[in-house]
Amino acid sequence: MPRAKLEDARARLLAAGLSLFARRGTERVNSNAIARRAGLGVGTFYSHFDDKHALLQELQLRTLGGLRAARQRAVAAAPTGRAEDQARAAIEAAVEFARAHPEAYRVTFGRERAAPSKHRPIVSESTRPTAQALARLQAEGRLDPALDVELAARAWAATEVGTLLWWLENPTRAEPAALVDTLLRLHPAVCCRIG
Amino acid sequence: MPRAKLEDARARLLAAGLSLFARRGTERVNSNAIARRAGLGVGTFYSHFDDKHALLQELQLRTLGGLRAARQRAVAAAPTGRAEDQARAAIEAAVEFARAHPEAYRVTFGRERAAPSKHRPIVSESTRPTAQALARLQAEGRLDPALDVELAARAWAATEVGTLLWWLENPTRAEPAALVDTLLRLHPAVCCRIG
Amino acid sequence: MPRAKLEDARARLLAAGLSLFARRGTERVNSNAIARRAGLGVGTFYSHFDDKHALLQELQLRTLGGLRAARQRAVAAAPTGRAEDQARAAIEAAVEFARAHPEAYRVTFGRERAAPSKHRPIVSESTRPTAQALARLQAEGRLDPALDVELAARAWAATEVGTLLWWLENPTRAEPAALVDTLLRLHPAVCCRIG
Amino acid sequence: MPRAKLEDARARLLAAGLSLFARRGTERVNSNAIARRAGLGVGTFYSHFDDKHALLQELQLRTLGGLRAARQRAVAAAPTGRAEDQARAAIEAAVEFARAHPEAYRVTFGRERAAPSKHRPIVSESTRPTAQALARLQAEGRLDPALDVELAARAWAATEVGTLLWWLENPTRAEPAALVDTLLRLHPAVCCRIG
DNA sequence: AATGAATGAGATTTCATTCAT
DNA sequence: TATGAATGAAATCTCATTCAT
Repeated sequence: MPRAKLEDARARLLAAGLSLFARRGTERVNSNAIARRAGLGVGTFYSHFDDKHALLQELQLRTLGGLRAARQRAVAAAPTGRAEDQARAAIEAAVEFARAHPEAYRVTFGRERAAPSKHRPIVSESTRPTAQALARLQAEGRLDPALDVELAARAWAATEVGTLLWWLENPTRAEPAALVDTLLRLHPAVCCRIG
Repeated sequence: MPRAKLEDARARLLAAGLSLFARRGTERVNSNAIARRAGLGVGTFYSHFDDKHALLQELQLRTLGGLRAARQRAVAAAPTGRAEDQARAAIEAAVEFARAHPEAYRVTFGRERAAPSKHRPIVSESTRPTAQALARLQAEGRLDPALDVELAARAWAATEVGTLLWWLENPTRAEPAALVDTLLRLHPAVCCRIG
Repeated sequence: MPRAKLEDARARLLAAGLSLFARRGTERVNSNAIARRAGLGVGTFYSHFDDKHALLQELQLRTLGGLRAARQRAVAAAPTGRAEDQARAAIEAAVEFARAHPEAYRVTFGRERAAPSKHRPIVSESTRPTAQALARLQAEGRLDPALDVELAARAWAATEVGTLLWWLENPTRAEPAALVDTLLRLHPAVCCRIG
Repeated sequence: MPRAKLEDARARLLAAGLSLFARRGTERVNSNAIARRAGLGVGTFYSHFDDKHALLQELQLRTLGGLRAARQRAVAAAPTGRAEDQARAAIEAAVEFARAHPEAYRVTFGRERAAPSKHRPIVSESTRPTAQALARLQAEGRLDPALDVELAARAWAATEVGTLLWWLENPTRAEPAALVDTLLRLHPAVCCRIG
């Protein structure tokens, strides 16, 4: 059996899972339904994934990876190294990513997540880069020194994700550009800067 | 059966549910386990709640109500009517509430939520009051007029909840007072004010 | 629900399991079939037994217990304390037990046993009593001192069980009395005695 | 494909099956696992054996054949034609065979056997030769005439097999020579002889 | 109202077997 | 022949819900 066919089955399962998870919610989907929608047999599901949560996890890890990469590309291409420009670039990348992959974004970050199966922890974005950037600003005396940067980074992650999830449910509520503007104002690197 | 006993059964079920939901996550708990832990028969569960999600929803509604009441009391008792003082009071109330009722807070706002059963939507805190307060500030020319206040209110809700959930997982990460300070700096009414 | 009903369900499941295990062999029976034959729902099976092997194990433990009790009664009622009389009594009890409960005997000792499920070891009769009796005879100088009594006891257990299983497959091969006579001649306490 | 390669595949499958059956028990092994461990494709398994039970059966038939041959050689080489010497030779051969091929012995005679699949009966050693030898002794007036020789032969088979299986699990329990001595004392031709 | 044994639909998971390459 | 991805029937097991007491 050619490699292409094999990869195809896996990809079909991932796509079917994404679509069903996004549509029905993570708990109202079963492995049989995923396989059927992928046009494959039940057993095929289990030769590619240990269980439903493994597929979900892969979906989430891929999404996280894609978002991180998009963000890094955007930040690297930012017009200047100024914190505000970098923050704007990162936010624009996230907004664009959510717009382009709404199902993946919802399935990965949505409020209704998979119960953490005993052996498969919830997947989360790292807040490390944001914390480090904030710490740098603080060291340069450009950010409120009273701010707990790790906490602020964590808070920012919640801000961005929570806002984008809401936006995806009400996409007409705001234009992407306005969304970016408002979010930027709330970014710790912007709203807590000094001088 | 005296009224006291009746209420007692309901209260026991709620307490048992809270404890189990918090411990095992919302999806790994079943109605039989809740009844058993409450020291009651399975059937009794169903004479008090339609199903597991009804109990969970009641738990969440109570928590939401308690938090809202605590916040309103705190805001009413704020030293001044200044936006910053009010925001601080609201944040202090939330931190204190989360500290005092960690299980209820996690079960109500936690990332791992019940799948929205067909007939029982996810319960959420209203962002209306925050939006109105921000709008008032804007009208008074004290807040960045470019801010989309509804969006900012929604973002703030995510910020506060996300940060408190993270804190509850390891309360030694920050002192409540420091938590309040940092959160306050990120509150739209504070970080986006003018002048 | 009265206790009688509950015990009844358990007893029905055990009887159904015994009958099916004996008829089809331990591995060609599933929990659904046992429940159905017991006239009960699938779920009922699992509220009484962890799994199919737990039922089988209980069947085997009961059989072992019944056989041991019968043997002890018979030995206690033996006409004299002479080794030969005791051995005869024990053999008679075993033959009678196998004749009276052929299904249970086959299911408990049969060659086609349940694979030892990871957590449920194969159940075996203890060879301790036989070994002790042989040791006593040896100490009294009435048994070949070169005999390894533990080994001989183990060998005897295999002899008795193997012979009875073969007999049960076609009981016309021998009269119970002849069976007892022949087995007795092969019992270590009889065939290895001195003087 | 050269003949050597072909035979090689079959031999690899048999070796893999033996190892897995011995390790995990007959029911916890599947054809795919055997093929994988043999370093061959699943399909290859089915071009050599009808199914898992066919492989197991071949393993058992080979073992039975090997044991019978070893026994016949040993008996033929016995120092004298005396029943005791012949019995000793046969026992020595069996002990040596079990010691040399513990996995094959366990898989062939072990208590945990494959369920007899509908079309593949359990394989067993023939008790014919022993029965005939005992009958001869009886005819010569050298063996207890009350002994049912067929039954005794069957009993002896169980004795030998049961003891050796136990010994394989506790090989330090007895030296081969002591094992032979004890078993010999329990052999019907020895323990039931007259004069 | 309270009880808890019983239920069975449905989810999960395994594995012998097939078949296109 | 050899391969191994794919298959789906069948087994295992869970749990929300009912109902006789």
